[in-house]
Amino acid sequence: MTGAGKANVTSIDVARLAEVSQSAVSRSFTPGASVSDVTRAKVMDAARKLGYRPNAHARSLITKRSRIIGLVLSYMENLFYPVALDHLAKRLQRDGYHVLLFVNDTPNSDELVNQILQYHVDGIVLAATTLSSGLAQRCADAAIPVVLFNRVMASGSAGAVSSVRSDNVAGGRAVARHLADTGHQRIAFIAGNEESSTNLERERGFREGLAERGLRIWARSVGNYDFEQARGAARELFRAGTERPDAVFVASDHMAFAVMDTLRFELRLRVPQDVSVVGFDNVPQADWGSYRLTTVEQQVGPMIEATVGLLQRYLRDDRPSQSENVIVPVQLVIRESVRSAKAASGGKK
Amino acid sequence: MTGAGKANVTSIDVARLAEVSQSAVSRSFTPGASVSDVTRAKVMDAARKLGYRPNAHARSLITKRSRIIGLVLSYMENLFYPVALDHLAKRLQRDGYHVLLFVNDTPNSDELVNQILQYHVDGIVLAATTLSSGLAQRCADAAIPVVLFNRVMASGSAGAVSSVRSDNVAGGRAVARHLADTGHQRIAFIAGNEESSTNLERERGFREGLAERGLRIWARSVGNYDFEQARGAARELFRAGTERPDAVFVASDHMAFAVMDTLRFELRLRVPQDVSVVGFDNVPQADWGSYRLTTVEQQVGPMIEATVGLLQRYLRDDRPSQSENVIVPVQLVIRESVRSAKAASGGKK
DNA sequence: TGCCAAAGTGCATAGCTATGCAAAATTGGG
DNA sequence: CCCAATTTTGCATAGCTATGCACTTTGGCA
Repeated sequence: MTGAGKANVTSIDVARLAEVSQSAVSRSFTPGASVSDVTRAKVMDAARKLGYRPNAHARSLITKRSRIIGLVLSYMENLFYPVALDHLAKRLQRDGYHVLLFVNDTPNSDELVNQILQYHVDGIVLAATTLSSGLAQRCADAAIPVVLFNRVMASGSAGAVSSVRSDNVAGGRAVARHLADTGHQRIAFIAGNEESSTNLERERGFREGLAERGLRIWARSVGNYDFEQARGAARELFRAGTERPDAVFVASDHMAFAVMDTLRFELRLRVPQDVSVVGFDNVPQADWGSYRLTTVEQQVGPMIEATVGLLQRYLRDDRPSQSENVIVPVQLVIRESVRSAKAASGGKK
Repeated sequence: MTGAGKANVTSIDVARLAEVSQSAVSRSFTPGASVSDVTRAKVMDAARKLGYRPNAHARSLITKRSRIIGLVLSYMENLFYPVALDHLAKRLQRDGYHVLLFVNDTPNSDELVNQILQYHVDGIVLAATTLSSGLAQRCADAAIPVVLFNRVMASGSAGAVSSVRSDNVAGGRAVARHLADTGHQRIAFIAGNEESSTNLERERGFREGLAERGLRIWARSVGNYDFEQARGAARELFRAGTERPDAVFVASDHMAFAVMDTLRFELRLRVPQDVSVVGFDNVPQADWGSYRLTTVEQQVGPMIEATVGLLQRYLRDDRPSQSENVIVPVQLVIRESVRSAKAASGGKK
């Protein structure tokens, strides 16, 4: 007997049936508003009979809060992003927010932000995409808080854009120490996108860690966070006629899988006996039996928690406070893609 | 010099600066409206100076079109869904639509639909989730078109909900024929969620195909489309003391990877020499060197195209036409996880 | 019973844009 | 140069809800 209403039921219809004013209906649906229990009951009853739901557009028109968060993503193939998206959406739903998705094909996300602004989102999360400086300015003008997820602003910019990211430097350093301490000598690095902050930081930490142990990067190639390009990078590093690296640090798990497959099935090398491989992200697949990849874990849960925390602080204070950069700690997850110290073949002495 | 405007620039502000009426501003932003070129130029100029963007909420309040499509997803770990999501969002963006994401934790998606309806979405895509019957009714009442993606309605229901899915039956049949023709005798099946239409159809086709060749399912277990449960299912089928299957058809790639890993690294069986494995979906990982999984391809592109095609047809005719079920053809992708006919060990004679 | 504070209710309006309709401007043709 | 036809413009309103304000009701307390 429910939901027999016409297509568009309005609060006035409900008010009429419940024999109260439209205000009473509105207040009944506003948590914490001043309504008596009996009135609210009458309203809810009528609403159920008519199948009424408050119109989110009208509501946000007057509230100036859409309860929508815009999320910009670049690519889905690296499982890290779907997993993060999943966490984010669930977390926001708990607070009555929802995610409006924007996928950017083109390198410049400016046109995309124009589209986002039309929806008057309460906040923007930019993941896996770079932000033009003018765009940050425009968001600041519109007083929309922006959080960079897993990215950081290129350089000193005007707008107050915050960021949440892992401690990539520490992660890179931990990998370097681990590889050095397990007796590796010729350690290679396969970079992601060379301009991305993630790659820059991971590589910097890696170099620092190696330097601590009196080592440096033995060989280097670029995979651009792309599966196929990572295969090419592996071929390049291990081409015949040159002395081979005995370990490779790959800037993302997704590329690391490509590298392992190429090493094993194309170049006929054993991992970890002939070459050790380390990744970054700790996506679910890293734990799969075929890879058992030693990698650096990005803690998605805390990262998401920090992201919504920042957004909500912004929403509370209407004056967006200072830009804030949260760095989430990482952890080295040791599995079986790095040979252990005692098995070191070409070790010192 | 752009974007110096205050937080909320309205069409009236633009009208004032451009010295035209508010209507003129509105028409300038409405494709196909009646405005002279000179007026539109003045408006656009003023809009740029002020950083004006039409307010989507006000617009959809009067247009009764939000240009938002609600998408309901259950889990992200199976890469098929992120990939589909990516395609869908990109495709809709091209037409000026956007995706509002809903992740359903709870088994009852009813509360979720309440949330969706508040946003007055123009359409709903339900992927990887079951649909309560009352829910379909409510969507029909609200005159919101619903498309089931990769699912089909449980049984004869009231609302006109359409669906897009692969030809799961043909896919299952093709797998059966392929396994039979390559000389397998003891063929097992690992099911997904037993109530899901995908699983029912795949299994039915599989049984039919086996029957054609005078075979039937030798052993069966359930993995519920879950990685860990699929591992358990593999252990159950291959437990010691029983005669082992010589082939396993797994209802999804994602589970098939779990099965392969378990067979290889836990049970020390070789794939495909000791056991053949076939999956379903053809996610990117199926092509990776560690798996090289023979599987049935679900063509994401055509499926998405059909989905938006259905939605748009609904949006054009305001009277949602008949419910329509699109079935996209599938294709067996042969890689290296099935032993070839000549190598058949226990074949007849 | 009487009085005051507190709680509940209704009225009227704001929030921003699209659009029907009538008025004005433009165009084209003779 | 005038008139009819067409295009362009502005006015006024609708679309739906939240909320300040003033008013009414309730409840507590003496």
